[in-house]
Amino acid sequence: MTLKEIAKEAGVSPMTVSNVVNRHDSKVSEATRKRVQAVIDKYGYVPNMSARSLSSTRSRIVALVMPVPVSEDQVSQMATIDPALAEAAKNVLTGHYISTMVGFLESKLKNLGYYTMLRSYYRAEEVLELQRNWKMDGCIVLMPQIYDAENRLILTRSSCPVVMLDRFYPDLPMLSVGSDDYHGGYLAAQTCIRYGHRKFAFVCTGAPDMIDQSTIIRERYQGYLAALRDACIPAEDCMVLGFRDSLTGGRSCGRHILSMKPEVRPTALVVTSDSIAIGAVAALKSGGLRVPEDISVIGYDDLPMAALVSPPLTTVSQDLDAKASAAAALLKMRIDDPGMAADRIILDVKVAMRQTVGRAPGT
Amino acid sequence: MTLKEIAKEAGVSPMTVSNVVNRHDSKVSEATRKRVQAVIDKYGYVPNMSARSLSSTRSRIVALVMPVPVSEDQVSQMATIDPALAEAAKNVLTGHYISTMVGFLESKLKNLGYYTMLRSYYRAEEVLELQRNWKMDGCIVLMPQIYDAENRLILTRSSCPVVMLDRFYPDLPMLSVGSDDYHGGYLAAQTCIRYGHRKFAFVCTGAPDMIDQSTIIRERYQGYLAALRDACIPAEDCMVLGFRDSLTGGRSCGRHILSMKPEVRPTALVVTSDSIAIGAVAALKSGGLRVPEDISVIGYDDLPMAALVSPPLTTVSQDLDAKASAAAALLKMRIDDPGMAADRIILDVKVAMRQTVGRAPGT
DNA sequence: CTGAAAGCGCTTACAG
DNA sequence: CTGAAAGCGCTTACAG
Repeated sequence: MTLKEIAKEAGVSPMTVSNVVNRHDSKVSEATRKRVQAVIDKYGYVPNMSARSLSSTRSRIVALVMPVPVSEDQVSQMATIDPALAEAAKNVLTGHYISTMVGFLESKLKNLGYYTMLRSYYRAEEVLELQRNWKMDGCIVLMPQIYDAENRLILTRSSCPVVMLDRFYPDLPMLSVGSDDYHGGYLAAQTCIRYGHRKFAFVCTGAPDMIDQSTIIRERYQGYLAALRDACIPAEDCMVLGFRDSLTGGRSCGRHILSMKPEVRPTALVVTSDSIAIGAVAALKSGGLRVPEDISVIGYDDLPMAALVSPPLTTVSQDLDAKASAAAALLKMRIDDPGMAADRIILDVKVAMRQTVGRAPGT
Repeated sequence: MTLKEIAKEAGVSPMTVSNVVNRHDSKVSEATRKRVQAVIDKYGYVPNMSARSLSSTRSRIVALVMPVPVSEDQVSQMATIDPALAEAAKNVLTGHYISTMVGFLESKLKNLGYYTMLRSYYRAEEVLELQRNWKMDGCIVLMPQIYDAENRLILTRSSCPVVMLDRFYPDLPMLSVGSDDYHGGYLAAQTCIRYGHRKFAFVCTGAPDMIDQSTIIRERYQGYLAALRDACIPAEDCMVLGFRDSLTGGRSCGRHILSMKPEVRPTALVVTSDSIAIGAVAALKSGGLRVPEDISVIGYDDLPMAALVSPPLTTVSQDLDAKASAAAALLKMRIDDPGMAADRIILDVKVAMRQTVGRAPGT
C-alpha cells in the first residue's frame, strides 16, 4: 500500500495524505484529515522510510557508534598475541557502562522519534561512510577513549550532528556529554582522607601512562591530586598503578599490594574502575588483609555488583539514565537547530557510601 | 556526489557505475571497472542506501528487537507500583545475556554486510511496522520470554525473515536458535547428585509458576526432574522456589533458605540464574551457612562475575559467541533463500565446575 | 486548505 | 560488455 493508493482511495492528492501522515495538521482541514486517517487505518498503511529519506533531507536515523580495539581482519592473528583484546574486538557491548548507555539511548531516541542504528568501527572513515550511506540525522559516539586522531576526524568531517560521550576537545567546536571526572576523583580521595588516610595508591585501568592518554583518567587523577593537596598530603608519598580493567586485573592489583612491605603499603586505594576494585578486594581478603580495617578501597562506576560483594564496595556513582537523556536531548536540539553553538554538558557524580572505606589503621 | 555524476566523470552510464559499486564484476570489463573505481575513489563516492532500498527489494538492514515489560506511557505510573519493572522498561540492555548477545550480533551482522537497527518494543505491531518502514532484510527477536501472543503475531505476520532466540513454537514454521536448556537442567542436577545430594530446591526466576510460562525455565526444570528420576530421587522430596532475577532476589532466596528448619532444608540449590545464585550464596554465608560444606549451589549463565565471587560459582555455561553466529548465519541463509525450510538450532551447554558444589553434608 | 509537477539517487528489466 | 528508459514512494517548492 502506497501513499498514492491511499490518496486515490480517499479521493485526495498524495500531498494531502503526506500532510496527514506527517501530522502537518495546519495544512489539512480536520474533516479531510479524518477521512484520510480512516483510509490509512483501514489498510494499515505504513510509510516507506527509504522513500521519505530519499526525497527529504533527513532519515530519522541516529547512529550509535562504538570503537573496537582491533580491525576485523586482524582479529584472528591478534587472538594469539592478546586473546582478551581479540575477544573485546568481537563484542563492544561486554562492559556494563557501554551496554547500559546503549540501552538507555535506544529508549530516549525512540521516544524522540528516531531510529537507532548500532555500529562498531575501527576507523573514523567507517563512521563517516555510514553517516553518508544513510543520511544520518545524528550520531552519538560512545567510549571514544583511545583514538584521538579518529575522534577528531569524526568531529571535523562528520556530515551530521555528533554528540561525543566522555570526551572533549577544547579546540574543536563540538557537542559533548560527560560526567565530572575531576570531581569524582576529588570525592574519592576526599572520602578516604576523611577517614584519616594519608598513604594512597591511585589505581587506573591499563598502564599507569593511561593518565596521559585518557581524558577521563586524567581528570580523575587531577581531582585526586587536588584533594591530596587540599589535605596537605605530598603526592610523592603516593603511588600510581595500572591494571587491566577486569576482575582479573583487579586480582593482579590486589596481589601486587600484598607483595609490598607493610611499611610502604598504601592504606587506601583510589581505583578508577569497580571491576578492578572488586577484584582487588577479593585478592586482598584472600591474602589475609581485612577490608576496610587494614586497607580501604574506593571504586568508580557503581556497577550493580558493587552493592553486593562482600564487603559492599564504596564507589563513585554516575547517573547513566540522566547521561543518556542529556546526550539524546542535546543531539535533538542540534538537529532541530543546525546553527546551535558548541556545547558541553557535564553531569555531577556522587559517592555511594558502603563498607570498603574505613578508618585508616592506627588512627 | 551521485552515481550519475560519477558516471559522467568516468564517461560511462550510471548503470555501469552501479555494477562496479555492487561488484557485479561479470557485467563490467576489467578496464572499465578500474577506470570507474578510480573516479569513485577520487571523489570518495558513497552510495545512498535510501535510494538503493527504494529501487531494490532489499535494504540490508536487520532489526534486533527486544520486548520491554511496560509501554512507554505506562512507565511513570508503573514507577509507583513496581519501580524495578519501570526501570527495566527504560533500558532493555541491563542484563549480561542480552547485551552480550546484541554486541556479538552487531559484529556478526556487520561482517555479513548488514546494518543493525536496534529497537525495543512493547507490542508486536511495533515490530511489524518497523519491518515495513524500512523494508527490513531480516529480524532477530531477542529474549521473547514472556509474550507468547506477541511472539506469534511477529512470526505469522512478519514481512521479512525472522530468527527467534530462545523460543520455539512447534506448530509454527519458524527459524529459531536456542541452547539446550533441558540438558542444562539435567547437567545441573546431575552435578549435585554426583556429590551425593538428594534434597533439592529448584530456584527459578519470577514466581514458581514461571515454569509454566517460560519455555526456557520449563525445559531446565524438565531436565532437572529427569536427572532426579534417573537417580531415583522422588521429586516430592524437592521444592520449587521463585525469586526476582537479581542479586537482591538471590539474597531473598538465601534468607528464605535460612529460615527453614535444618531437617527440611535442601542441601543443593539448582538455580536458573547466576544473579540469584550469587545473591543466595552471599545471604547464606552471612547467615552462617558454609558453601559448599553445608549447602551446594549451582547457577546458570556463567556471568563474568561468577568466576570471581567467593567461593567461585559452579554454573551452567553457554557459548554466546556461537549462538550469535548461528543466529546471524541462519538469518542470512533464509534471506538468500526465501524458500528455505523452517529450522531450529539448539546449541549445547556445559557445566563450569568451580567451588559452590561439594559433598552433601553427612556423605 | 488542496493539487499537479518535478525530482531525490538508485536498480531493474529490456535492448543492443 | 554497455546504455536509455522507467520507476521505486515519498517530499518539496510552487500555484491556486
